[in-house]
Amino acid sequence: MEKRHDHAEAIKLARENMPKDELLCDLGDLFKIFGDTTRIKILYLLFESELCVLDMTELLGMEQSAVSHQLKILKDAKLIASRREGKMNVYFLSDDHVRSIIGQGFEHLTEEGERE
Amino acid sequence: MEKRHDHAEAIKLARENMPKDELLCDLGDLFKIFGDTTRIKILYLLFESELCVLDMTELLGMEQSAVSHQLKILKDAKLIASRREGKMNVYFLSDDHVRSIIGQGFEHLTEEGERE
DNA sequence: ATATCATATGAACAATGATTCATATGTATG
DNA sequence: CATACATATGAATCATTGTTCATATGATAT
Repeated sequence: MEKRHDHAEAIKLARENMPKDELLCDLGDLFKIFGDTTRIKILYLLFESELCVLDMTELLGMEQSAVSHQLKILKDAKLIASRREGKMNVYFLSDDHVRSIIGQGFEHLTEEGERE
Repeated sequence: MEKRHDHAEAIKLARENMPKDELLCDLGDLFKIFGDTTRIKILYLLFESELCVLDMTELLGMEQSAVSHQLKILKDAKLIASRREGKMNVYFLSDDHVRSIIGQGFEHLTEEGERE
C-alpha cells in the first residue's frame, strides 16, 4: 500500500522554514489590529482624507473616547500618524501597507463569494 | 488665517467611500483569524507541505485538541482545506491569499524595523 | 464486534480586549 | 488667568476568545 503522506519529510520541511517566535508574535499582533471593525473603519476613513478626531467620532457615531483609544492603538503600530493643527490632532495613514493588507483581505472575501 | 483642515470636505469624501457594514465586519473577522500566533504558525507550517494533525501537534508542541480547534477556525474561513487519508486528516492551504496577506504584514514589520 | 489510532467537539476557565465613564492634558481666546 | 474646546488616558466593566479537560466520532485492523 502506497504511503501518500510522508510525515518525516513534511515535518522536516515545515520545521526548517519556520520563522523565529518573535516575528510570528509580531505578525499576530499586527493582524490583531486589523481584526476589529472599528479600526478597519477608521483606516477606511483615512483612505480618502486626513481627519481629526471629532470628524471620525461623527462619522463612526461613537464616543470620542472610544475613537481616541483605537487611534492610539493604530498609531502605536505605526499604521497611522498625526500632526497638530491648532487645537486639533489630524490623523492620516502612515504608509501604503495598510491599503495592500486590507486589499488582500478584500480579495480573499470577494473571490470566496464568487466561487459559491 | 488659512484653514488647513477642511472638515466638511474631508467628512464628505470619507463617508462616500465607506463600504457596507457587513463587508467591514467580514474583513475584521478575516484579520482576526490572522491575529493569533498559533494560527499564524499553522499557516506557516502549511507553506511548505501538507500536514496531518499529529504532525502539527508535534511541530507546535501543543495539545492535539488545541490544534484541532484552531484548524477548524482556519477551515471555516476557507484559509485551509483538508482531505482524508485513511485515519488521518491532511491539511493544506486552500489558496494563495494567505501567502500574500502574511507577506504584506511581514513587509510592514521589516520596513518599520529598517527605518529606526 | 472490539480495540486502537487519529481527529473533532462541547463545556469550563482564564486571559485579553473594546467600550464607557470620569477626568486629565493641551491649546487657543477673551 | 480663566474659560472653552479638542483630545488623551486611567479604571471598571462586559464580551470575546484560546486553551484545557473530558468525551465523542470516524477509520482501520484483528
